[in-house]
Amino acid sequence: MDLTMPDGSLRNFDGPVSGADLAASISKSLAKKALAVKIDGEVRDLSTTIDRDAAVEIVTATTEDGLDLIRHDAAHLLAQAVQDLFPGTQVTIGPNIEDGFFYDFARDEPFREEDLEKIEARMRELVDADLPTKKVVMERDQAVKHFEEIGETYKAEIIRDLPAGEEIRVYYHGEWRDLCRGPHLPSTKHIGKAFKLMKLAGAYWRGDSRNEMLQRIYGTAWASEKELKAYLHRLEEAEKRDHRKLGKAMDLFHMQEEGPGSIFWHPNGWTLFQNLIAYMRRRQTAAGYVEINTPDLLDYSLWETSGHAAKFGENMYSTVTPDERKYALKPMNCPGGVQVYNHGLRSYRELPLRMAEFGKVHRYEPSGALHGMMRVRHFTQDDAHIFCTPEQLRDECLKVVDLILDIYKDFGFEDVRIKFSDRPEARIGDDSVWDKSETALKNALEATGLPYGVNPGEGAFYGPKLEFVLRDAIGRDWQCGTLQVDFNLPERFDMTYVGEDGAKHRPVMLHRALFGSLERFTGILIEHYAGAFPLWLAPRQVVVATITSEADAYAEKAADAFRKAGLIVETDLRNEKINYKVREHSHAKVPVIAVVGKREAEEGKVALRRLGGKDQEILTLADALAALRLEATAPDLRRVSEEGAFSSAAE
RNA sequence: GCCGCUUUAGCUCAGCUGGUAGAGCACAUCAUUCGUAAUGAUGGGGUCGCGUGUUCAAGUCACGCAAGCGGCACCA
Repeated sequence: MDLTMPDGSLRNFDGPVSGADLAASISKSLAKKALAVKIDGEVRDLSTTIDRDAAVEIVTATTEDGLDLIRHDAAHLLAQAVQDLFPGTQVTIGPNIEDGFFYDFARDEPFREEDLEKIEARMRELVDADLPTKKVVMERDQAVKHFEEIGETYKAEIIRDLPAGEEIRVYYHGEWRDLCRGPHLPSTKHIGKAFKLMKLAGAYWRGDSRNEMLQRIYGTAWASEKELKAYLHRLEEAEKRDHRKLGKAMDLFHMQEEGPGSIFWHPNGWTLFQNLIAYMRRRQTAAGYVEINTPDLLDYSLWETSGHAAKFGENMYSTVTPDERKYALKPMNCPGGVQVYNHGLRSYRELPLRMAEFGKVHRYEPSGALHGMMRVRHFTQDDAHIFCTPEQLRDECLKVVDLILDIYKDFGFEDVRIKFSDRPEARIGDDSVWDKSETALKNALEATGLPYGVNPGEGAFYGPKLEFVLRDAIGRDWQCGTLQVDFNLPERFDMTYVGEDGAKHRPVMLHRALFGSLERFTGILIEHYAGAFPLWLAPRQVVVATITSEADAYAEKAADAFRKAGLIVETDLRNEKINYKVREHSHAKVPVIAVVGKREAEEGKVALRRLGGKDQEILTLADALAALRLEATAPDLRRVSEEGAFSSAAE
C-alpha cells in the first residue's frame, strides 16, 4: 500500500495503518503534534485506519484544517462544561464560524454574563483532564431512543431528520458524548487553552422564528495564546472605528428616541453625504444616466399593483388622508420611476433608458434590525432603473457591474464580494420568466469573469439579483450595491415601447443601486477610513491654527486664500497652546492642520501637518494651495484633468 | 418581532446592603502669548430614560413601556 505525502514522496506500508501510526513513522515530534489525518482531501480522526493507496497529510494546529478541529472541539468542550455546571440543559448544535464557534443550548433559565467565566474555567479543567476521544457508530433507532432517554430531544430530532444511509456517529470525550459527524481531536488536551467565551445571544432553533429560542454562547479559539491575543487586539482596534463612536466624535450625526432608526445629520455629516451624492451624480451622468425625482407619498394602489403591498405591507408607512384616500410613503422608488417611463409613448430608439433617482425611502424595519446608520428606517438610495430591450440586457448588466466596481475602487474597496441570488419561494411571475431573467443575469455575471457566491432563494420577489457586499470594521457584512433583473413589473405596470416594426413590445427593467443606501455607505466609509477621510470627502478639510496672537491677521489671510481655492477651512485663533490645538483637531480627524506662527507670518508660509503624521511640511502659501487643491479634487475629476478633456471625450 | 444586557451632566463613566447625586473631559470667566497630541484657577450645569407600585423614604427594590447595545429572525 502506497501513501502519497504532501511533498509528493511515497511511503510504503505492508498493511493498514492508522493516522497516528503514520505520523509516528515519520517523526516523534509529528506524532506529538498530530491532530488528525487528511485522506484524499478529507479530514478524518487520527485513529482512522488507512487501508488503500491514498494521498495523505498529517493535520497539525498550524494548518487551517487543524484550527477548524480545535474550534469544533472547543465547541464540544463548551457544551460539556455547560452540562457539567448546569444539569438539565439540552445541547443542540455547535458549529464553527469565522474566528471561532458557538453552541446553542436549551435551558429555561437564562445564562448570565458571570456564568461565562465559570464555564470557561470548567473548560480549562477539562482540557487538563485530557479526556480521550472515542467514536461510536449507532443504529438510527437506537440512537433516537438513547438521546430521548437521556432527555436530549433536540438531538433525537436531528437524528430523525438525518438522510437515510447517513452514518450516525456519537463522539465521547471521556464520559460526555455528543452526536456529531466529526472528525475530532484525539483528546481534550489538544484543544489547548487559547480560547475565550465572547458573548451570550438568543437564536432560534433551526434558524426559524416560528421555533423556540435557544441560548447561544459564542467563543473564539486559536492555535496559540499569541494568536488569541492578536485577535482580541484586532477587535479592540475595530471597535475604535465604529461609525457610531466616530459619528459622535466627529460631530457627523446623531439619533434620538423620538426618531428610532432615523438620522439627524449635523453639518459635518451632511457635507460628507452631499459629497457622495455629487460624486455619484457625476459618475452616473458620465455613464449615460438621466436623473429624475418622484413623490415620496403616492397612492397605495401603486404598491398593490407592484406586489409590494402584499409582501411588505406590514413594513410600509401608510396614511389615510381626510379625503379618505390611502397613501404610502414610498418604501422603494420603482413605481415612481415606472410612472415617468409610462408617461407618454416610448420608442425603441430611446432604449436603453437609464433613469436615476436619489430617492428617500421609508421602511418600517423590525425594531431588532436597526443598527446605527447601517440599518435605518429612512434612507436614501442612489437608485436607478434601466429600461431596455431583451437584447440589450446582458450588456447593460455588464456596464452596471463595471461601474459599481470602478466606483468602489475610488473608495479603496478592492475585495468586494459578489453574490448571485436566485428565485425565492414567495415570488411573482411564471417560472419561465424566472428562467429567462436568471439566465440573463448569470450570463452577464459570468462574462465579467469575477468570482462570486450563490445565495439560493434569496432573490427579490420580482427577480433575481446580484448583491455587492462590503465588510464593516467589526467584520459584519453589509449589502451595498445591488443589480436586479425584472421581467415582472413591466408586465404588471403594462409598460411598452414601440419597436422598429411599429408594434408594441415589453421592455425589461433593471433595478440597480451602487452605494445602495447612502446612509449605510456613509457608515461603511467612516469605518473603512477610521474617520480619516481623504481630503476630497472630508467635511472639514483644513484648520489654520495660530501659535501666538501675533499671527492672527496672517492666519485670517491664509484661511481666506484656502477658502477662495474651494477648500473648507476654519481658523483656530484661541488663546491656547499649539499642542492643545493639534491634539484637539487630531481627535476630530481634521485632515490638515496649517500651523502659523510668527515665522510663517513673516515668510508668507504655512506649516502643514497631516492627520496621523508627526511631520510638518513648510510650504509657501501658493504651494500649499496648489497641493491641497489637487488633493481635494474628487478622483473622477482628477482623472479628467490628468487625462485632459480631449482624450476622455474621445473614449 | 424574539432572547439577553444597558439607560445617571453635552461626552465618558463612579454611585456598596434604599436615607433626596459625584469625577474627568467639554462649556463660561480670568490669568497665561507658550513652535506641533492636554497651562492654571474659578464657575455654571442633572425632575438619575418614561410611567406605575412597594416604602416614613426610591438613582438604588418590583412591574410595565420606550430607546440603545449583542445576537437571532427579517431586509423590496
